[in-house]
Amino acid sequence: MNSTKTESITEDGEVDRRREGEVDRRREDVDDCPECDGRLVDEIGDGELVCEDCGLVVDGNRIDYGPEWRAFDQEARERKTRVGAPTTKMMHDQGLSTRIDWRNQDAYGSQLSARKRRQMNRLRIWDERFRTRDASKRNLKHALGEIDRMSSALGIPEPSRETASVIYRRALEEDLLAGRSIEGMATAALYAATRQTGVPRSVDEVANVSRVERLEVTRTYRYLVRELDLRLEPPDPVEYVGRYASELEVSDETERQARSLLETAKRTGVHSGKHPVGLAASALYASARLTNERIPQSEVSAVADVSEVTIRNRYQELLEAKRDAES
DNA sequence: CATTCGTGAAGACGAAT
DNA sequence: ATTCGATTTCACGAATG
Repeated sequence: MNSTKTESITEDGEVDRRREGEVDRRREDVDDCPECDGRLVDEIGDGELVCEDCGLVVDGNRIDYGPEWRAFDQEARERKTRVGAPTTKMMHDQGLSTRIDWRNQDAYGSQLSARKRRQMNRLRIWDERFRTRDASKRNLKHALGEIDRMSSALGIPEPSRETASVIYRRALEEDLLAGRSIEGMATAALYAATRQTGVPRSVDEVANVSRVERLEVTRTYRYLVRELDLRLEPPDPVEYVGRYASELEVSDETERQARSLLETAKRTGVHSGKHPVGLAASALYASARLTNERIPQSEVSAVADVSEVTIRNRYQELLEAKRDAES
């Protein structure tokens, strides 16, 4: 256990330095019972601590609520030490189901026998397990429903939806949901999936059909990428061309020309750092102009949802890159 | 008249401290 | 948490056709 802690500390400085503090604090908690100063033991090895003297149950997941509970879980996963049903308490406030009280007293307030106390402890464990399982199920159902709804609204193909749900499930498994909205995570997962499957939608498009703000989508998305180690290339502008081309009803020749424009731009590197959607839109505009198929900037701008100014700036660059390539 | 072009100020964003 | 640099957007007026 301890050796792996040091390993992950050296790996990722900032995150794990804070975690070090967490672990230390936890150890203090372990030492003695807050009520009677008796010794706390982990009776059944699931992290739930019980005082030997008074029977007080100390929430074994307490450290999971700290800012770095994630690191804890990740490490646990790497070590494969986590077995059995998940005992995390996502949505711990949710639902009206019966909860088993933590006090070892009966309804009249008298103390329970040692035997009863053990029984109650076991019940608490199962109570917790069922509750979290139900919560996860509801959570997942809700999220998948959202993913489907948004996908339909955006005409996102089936494979991308599948990918989105896979990403969401992973997020759920790794407890990335705590403190975040289901809708936000579902939206972020969908956005990531469209990129991963090569049929990207812009953040704005996705946010438009989502129930959460754009800011939350991007924030959650970044978080998702970091925690799940998603390797996502910046979207290729070419991947937007087809969709916008058909929306603008340009000729095949214009669309082809637009793609070629983007290819030469990529070769010279003028594309990097620029908004891919803007590039795609500008390529279409420039291309239409080359084939004498005049489309107003205003129209391209409306379809792709980028400003006319950006189209102006980009399309000049694209033509320039083409000229350079030809000489 | 519609469309295009250029510009400075302002906002948004990611990266780095 | 703030700061910084690059990019995009907004608002406007001028030029072009």
